[in-house]
Amino acid sequence: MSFAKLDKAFYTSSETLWLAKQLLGKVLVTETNGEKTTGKIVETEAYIGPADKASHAYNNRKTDRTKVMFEEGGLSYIYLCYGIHQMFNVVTGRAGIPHAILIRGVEPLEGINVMLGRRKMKEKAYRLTAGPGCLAEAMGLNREHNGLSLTGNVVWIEDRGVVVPEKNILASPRVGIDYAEEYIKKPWRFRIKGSPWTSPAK
DNA sequence: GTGCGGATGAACT
DNA sequence: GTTCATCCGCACT
Repeated sequence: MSFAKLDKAFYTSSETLWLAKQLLGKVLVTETNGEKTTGKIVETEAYIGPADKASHAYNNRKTDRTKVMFEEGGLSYIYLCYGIHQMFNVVTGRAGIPHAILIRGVEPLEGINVMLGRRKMKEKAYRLTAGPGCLAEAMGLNREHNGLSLTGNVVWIEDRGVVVPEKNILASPRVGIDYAEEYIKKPWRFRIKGSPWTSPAK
């Protein structure tokens, strides 16, 4: 049996907050170097358009790095942070409007041994994929995967029929964006309530 | 060309 | 709780 790969129509929705919640419970799949890994998305953060001061594309700032955010939804946006960590984002919305959703936490499903190897860990632990830098490394993603189509065969997201009811979604302020002034408090971080695979609270 | 700092994580005290 | 690793992107000159 095969699962439904999310298609272009899903990603091009302009309802970024709705999309960020829809992604909870969906399954992120990567197939890099012939090794397949999958993980259920348990935590996301929305970065909404040119008005969002927390976004790299605030005030329509368009550079070599951020230009992929201005593309039509359905692409990956992966960048290096602090010189060390890769961040995996999903570009959403229509062309010309820089919306993106950062995937902050997944629950490992398949290919756990591969993930352990990439993270140089011996045993399964929550820190395997809890946090944006961790999960990108575990899933084998790096800057070379920036701008890839999420409807291709390297990285994509599947709907395996998991529905997360609204009451099990926890909305809270985003993390690590203390420079974003009035946008610091926007509750645009979404988690599945009770999941131990979400990133550590700060 | 140069300098500064970051959508973090891990290892400390 | 604090510190630091580590390098690219960005805003200047």
